Amino acid sequence: MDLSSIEIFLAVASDRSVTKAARAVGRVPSNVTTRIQQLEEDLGACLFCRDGKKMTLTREGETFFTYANRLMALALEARQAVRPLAPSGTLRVGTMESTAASRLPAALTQFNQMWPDVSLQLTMGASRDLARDVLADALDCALIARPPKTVRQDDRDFDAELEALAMETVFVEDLLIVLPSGHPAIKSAADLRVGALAALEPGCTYRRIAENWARQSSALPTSELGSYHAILASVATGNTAGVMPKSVLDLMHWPAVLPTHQLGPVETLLVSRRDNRPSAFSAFHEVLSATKSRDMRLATN
Amino acid sequence: MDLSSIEIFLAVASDRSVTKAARAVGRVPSNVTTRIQQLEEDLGACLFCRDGKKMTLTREGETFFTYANRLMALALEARQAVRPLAPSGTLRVGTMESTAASRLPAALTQFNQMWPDVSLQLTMGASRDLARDVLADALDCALIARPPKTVRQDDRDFDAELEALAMETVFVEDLLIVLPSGHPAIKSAADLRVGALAALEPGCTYRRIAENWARQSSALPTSELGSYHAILASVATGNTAGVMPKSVLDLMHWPAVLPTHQLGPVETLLVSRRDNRPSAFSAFHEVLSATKSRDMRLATN
DNA sequence: AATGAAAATCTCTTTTTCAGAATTTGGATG
DNA sequence: CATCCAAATTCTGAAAAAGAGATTTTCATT
Repeated sequence: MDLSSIEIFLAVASDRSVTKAARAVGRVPSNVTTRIQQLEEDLGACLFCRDGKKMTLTREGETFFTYANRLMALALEARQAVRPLAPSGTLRVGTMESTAASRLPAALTQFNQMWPDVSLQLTMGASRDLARDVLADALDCALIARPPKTVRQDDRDFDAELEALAMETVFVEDLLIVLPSGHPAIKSAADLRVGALAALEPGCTYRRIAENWARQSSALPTSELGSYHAILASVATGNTAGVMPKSVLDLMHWPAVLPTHQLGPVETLLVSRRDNRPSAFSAFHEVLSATKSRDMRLATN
Repeated sequence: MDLSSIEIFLAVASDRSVTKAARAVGRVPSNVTTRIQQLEEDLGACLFCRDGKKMTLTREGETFFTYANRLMALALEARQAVRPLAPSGTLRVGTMESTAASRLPAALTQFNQMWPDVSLQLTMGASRDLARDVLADALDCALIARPPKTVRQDDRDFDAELEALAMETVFVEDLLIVLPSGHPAIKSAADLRVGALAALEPGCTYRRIAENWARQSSALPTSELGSYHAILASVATGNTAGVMPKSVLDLMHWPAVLPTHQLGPVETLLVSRRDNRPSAFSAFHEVLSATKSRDMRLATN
């Protein structure tokens, strides 16, 4: 039983899918399958019901799930407890809207409990701008979307800036096109029956990915909105298709279930300058990593 | 940070020596060194002070030590919690005197807390007899000393019986010759200034090892006693040399410190029949393994 | 029945772990 | 102060494990 198996187990348990879990933990599905089998072998118990293609927890799996969460929480706490110089002062964190909405609440709560003496300064912005701010030392670190090759080719400056930064994947998002309710399923942008794409600022990586995808087969204008709530409201009018990660859509429990189209997985990176990282940064980094695939409600060891 | 590193860390921390820890966890010292270095690297903190050849915990090491214990305890608890069929009924355990005295108290306490419904039936005896009882299904399992080659050659039946059993190393003992206080240090049995060796029954592996060692250079009679307390008392008379593992000597806080001679490490095996193992057996096995290198006083996660 | 997606299996490559030898270090002893 | 001894570390090659990718199987959906 090793902690990385437990992380994998938690991912499978919460996604109920080895494919998704594999993406979440940055591994290949065959590997996830194997690790789960090893874990079951080691514990001498069957953790998942494989009925059909769903992976649901067995009774024993449920039991182990709570222990797995406690183990991860305890490991994180141990890690933080041995930090030789206790973090303090201010940590300036930049983040995308989407991450702030979906992922940060749990992580920030945890971080505040552990390091009440660190004051976190949160700045919202587009990936493009956040990266520049980190490089200019206006931020200590930032959570941005990794731009795919197509975007990096369009914007060589951005690419160069990223090269100069230290980065690590902390989350993986499913980027979606959200369609008005009743809109037929689409294969490509050509099938869209809307007048515009609703997205955030121009520097937003998600927006760029969506625009790249859209201009392959249609010439759709982008209507710029200030928040994901605004985007969803705009979609509800029936005339636009929204761009947002699945995790954001999930937490906005919208009355009706909207048809969506997947644009594929996009990694969320934690970027920072290579040198001169404040002690609070590594603490923050660890908390984010631990939050990756874990249910924070169970975090009180 | 993986659980096997933590086990290694605990062994080094409690032995304050990588050589001893390596023996305790059944690995080679270079490996232990490497794993500790990896752990320190991973945590970004120095866990041990290497002043001279002592490995003492740093402040961070002390902190981590308590977390390491809690993590191991929690992992054990998780393991037990997912057992598909809860152990119950009676488990007949055979054990050597020495193991009963030094190692079992902690393990049995833990086991009782976890499985109050299992009634443990403890039988004391010599390794030779215990092995035979397990084979004859008079016991479910037994803790015996692994006889070295020399002993196995003397007793082919014993050897054959062991072959037929499933076995796993659970502890490693330092077998000692305990000399009367004031006795000069010895290199071999020829240096002994006593009239006899004090040991337990003839079937006792420790006794056989000592007798084999003694007859290489002298013709010492063995005086047979009923308990380790009796042996120590006999040593105190000045006329005998006692045979016992270091762990037993350590817990008998004798007023004076007695000179000792090391006969080398001897493994304690948990043996059982290969088939038909009751569900309580694996639970017991797990508890013993977890107890191996851990301080049970900290076991309440 | 055909299709498609997801999990499992298999195979090969890469990485990590481990053992054993060689080296270094520090303490003890003459 | 030199010598010896034991313990830790470093180094190197072999063995084991993890991981990726291709292939197969399985099961929902049409």
